[in-house]
Amino acid sequence: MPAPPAAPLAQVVPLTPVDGVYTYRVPPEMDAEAVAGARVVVPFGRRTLTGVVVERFGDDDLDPETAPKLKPLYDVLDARPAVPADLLALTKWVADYTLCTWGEALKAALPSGTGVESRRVVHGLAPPDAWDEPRGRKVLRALQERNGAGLPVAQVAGVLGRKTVPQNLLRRLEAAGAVRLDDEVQEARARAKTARHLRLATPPAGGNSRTVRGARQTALLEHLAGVGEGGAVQAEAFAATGATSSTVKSLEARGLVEAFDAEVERRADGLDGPAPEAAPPVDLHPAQEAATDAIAGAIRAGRGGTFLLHGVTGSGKTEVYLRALRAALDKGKTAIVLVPEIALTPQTVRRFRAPFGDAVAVLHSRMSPGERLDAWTRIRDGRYPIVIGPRSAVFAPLDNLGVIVVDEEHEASYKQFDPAPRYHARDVAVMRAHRAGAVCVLGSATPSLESVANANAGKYTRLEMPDRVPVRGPDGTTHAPAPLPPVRVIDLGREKQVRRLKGALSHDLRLAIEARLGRGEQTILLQNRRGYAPVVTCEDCGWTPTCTDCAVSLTVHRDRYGKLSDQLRCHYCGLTERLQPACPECGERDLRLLGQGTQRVEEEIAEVFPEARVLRMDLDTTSRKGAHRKILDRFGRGDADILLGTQMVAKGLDFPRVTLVGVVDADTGMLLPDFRASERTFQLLAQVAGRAGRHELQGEVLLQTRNPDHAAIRFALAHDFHGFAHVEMAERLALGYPPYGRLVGVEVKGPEQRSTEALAERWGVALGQEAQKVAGVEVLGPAPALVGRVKKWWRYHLLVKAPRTLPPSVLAAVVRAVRDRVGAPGGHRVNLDVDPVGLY
DNA sequence: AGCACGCCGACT
DNA sequence: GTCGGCGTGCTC
Repeated sequence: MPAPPAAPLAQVVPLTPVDGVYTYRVPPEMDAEAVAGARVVVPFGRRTLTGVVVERFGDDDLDPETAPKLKPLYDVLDARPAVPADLLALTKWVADYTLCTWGEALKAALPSGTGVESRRVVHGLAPPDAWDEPRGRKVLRALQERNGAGLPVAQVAGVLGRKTVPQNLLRRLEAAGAVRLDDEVQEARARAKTARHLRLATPPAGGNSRTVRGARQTALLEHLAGVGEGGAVQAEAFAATGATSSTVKSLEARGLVEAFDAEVERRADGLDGPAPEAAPPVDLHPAQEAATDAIAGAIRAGRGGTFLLHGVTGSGKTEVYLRALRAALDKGKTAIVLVPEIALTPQTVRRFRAPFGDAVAVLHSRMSPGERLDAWTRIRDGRYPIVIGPRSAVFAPLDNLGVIVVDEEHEASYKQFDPAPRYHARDVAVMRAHRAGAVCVLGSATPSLESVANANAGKYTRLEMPDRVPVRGPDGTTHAPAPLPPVRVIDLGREKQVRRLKGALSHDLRLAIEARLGRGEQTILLQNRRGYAPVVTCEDCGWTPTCTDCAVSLTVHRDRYGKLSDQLRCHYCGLTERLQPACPECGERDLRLLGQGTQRVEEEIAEVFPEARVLRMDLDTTSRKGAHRKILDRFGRGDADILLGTQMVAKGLDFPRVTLVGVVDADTGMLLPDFRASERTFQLLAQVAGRAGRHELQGEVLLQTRNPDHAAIRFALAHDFHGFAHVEMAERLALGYPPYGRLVGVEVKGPEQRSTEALAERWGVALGQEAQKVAGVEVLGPAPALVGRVKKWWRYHLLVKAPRTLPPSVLAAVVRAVRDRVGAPGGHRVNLDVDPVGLY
């Protein structure tokens, strides 16, 4: 009999949007495993679900109120805690900061699809005609059609075409024995995978390897001798040696080889595979040297700190990251590298795997749940000291963290919106590093104004790399880089008057492209709008097609069959319909297509330069798995002259023969009613401009705009980040926007306009009342969202604004008070977004 | 977020 | 009277 546990109780946080920590009894046999950080299966109300143990304690200080309600843990899912202690604390911080539950934050830190959940399910036991009431027959018929598979209770409402579950009817059916109600437990979808392995028998029983006959048997034995006790996956051993199952059978019979099942790691193809060969070390440029010294010095000294690494495109930030990782590894510490999802390309991964090889684990969204689980488990077990991935990788279960790198820290994709937690991975990275005594490196050519402000305030150490560094060509020789490319503005307004511009490409841009075609150089064209034309309108009556479910006009998409098969698509809900050749209102056949999408620019290029080979890269051409990579590979091989696409062509690409970058319409997004519109435009222009002339060939950038005097354009022209930041900061200060103010966005949604608007009003009033209690807090709105209706749901926005000096917890308390008081009654939804990044 | 309960008006 | 909608409260 084992001694009863000293701490027989466990505090558990269920992985749901339910607030609070719940106490369970720990059965003695689970005592050793149900430690803080372990995932456990618990009964919760009528359901069974997965939670995380956050604390163990004894029953001496149990309050008598909860004591009688205690239930036991059903199961422990982890032999080793899934959530290390520092991540327990970090997720709690994330929950408090972003106004979600601890359970939601923990869920973000765990691989998806590995928990257990239950739901109420009805099983039919009697045929429909055994019941004489129509509604009961209908339910029984539906159950019969499912062949005993069972129907979730929540779906019974739908079967009868009503909104609520007919509890009464179900109870009567159950009492009569016509149905059975069950709590059906859904096991984890993703599990560890095992495969048959082979190894040499120890000690070799019976036979003796000298008696072995045949090349295959000998080859297999040699192979297995080389892999040691861990054995080899049978299928791989067969492939390597030509052995077959009969080879194994005869060796097994003689006791020379034994087979066993063991876990294998599923690996994502493309981004993974064997490590590339390490490139010889490069000499650091003085600015890189200084940055490396500062960062690596802090890592070696173990003193932590956040660094803002501001380096122009091509200044060699990645090399600095690699040195930082090296410093961490040399100290026996681990590291995380965050990259924007779109930049997580094979090219990027190769860069990190070259020097560190098999020490690098990659996490990314295109991995299957199984692959992700395998990578995650091995990271937790200490197999990989370096993790590279998108925002969720900030929660990678690494111990002993030395450094977190956030590449392109200004990228909006670091902010998660749905589902909660609405966290910013950069901010979580800074906090996680800080708590771990680790170093955080925020790198960008165009840092966010938030980070600039933190550097100005002395919270971050600023490191500047203002020059491009020498590059190594494919042949191994290094050469001086071209300077940052000159940027030229083409005023489309003037162009229209003077040269009667018809399409999307101005005379000068055409000339520039033509010159590249003539010299065999490459061009990148940015048109940040997909489809053919954003709007259609009837020449005669002004009719414009709009989405039935969303408050937006439909975009025209044209496929390779041309105009006759034109489609209308909603970019918010995906609705697709045929564009009819005549106006449905007045019958006019002259429909005008307004504006330019990537498809239309592609068509124009084909007309003007029929010989040019064009690759289009946008959401529509990259939705298939691997398509993104294929396009970039082709362009990189020189199999195309022009890469045309949306913002995805602006990020982190490095092609030596690109000497021209053209921005077809720099104004896209610039005039949106969002205080960050100008910052985003400047960042996009600076990033895309950085794609030109990165190697020895001098590059050139052409920006087409109707607003040549706009600050984003003017400073992008001069590659002047500091100038832009200065002007934009003044603007933010005047308006009290970040980084000089704190914001919480409130999004009120509902299926019906009046009630949604009314609820938004109630939130406005309640927020106003709460805001009065705290100096400096202001409420803006409610106002209809920019897109006032999406997928049939109406949307209203409010914005709570507070001075930077107000502690985030105080502002959070204001909003939380209103959530408790007003909430989201009657089928509405209210989303709270702390530090919003999107449109408000 | 589920899930169940209990209160209301609208029909047979 | 029941049924269906909806608001409310609870989950160790």
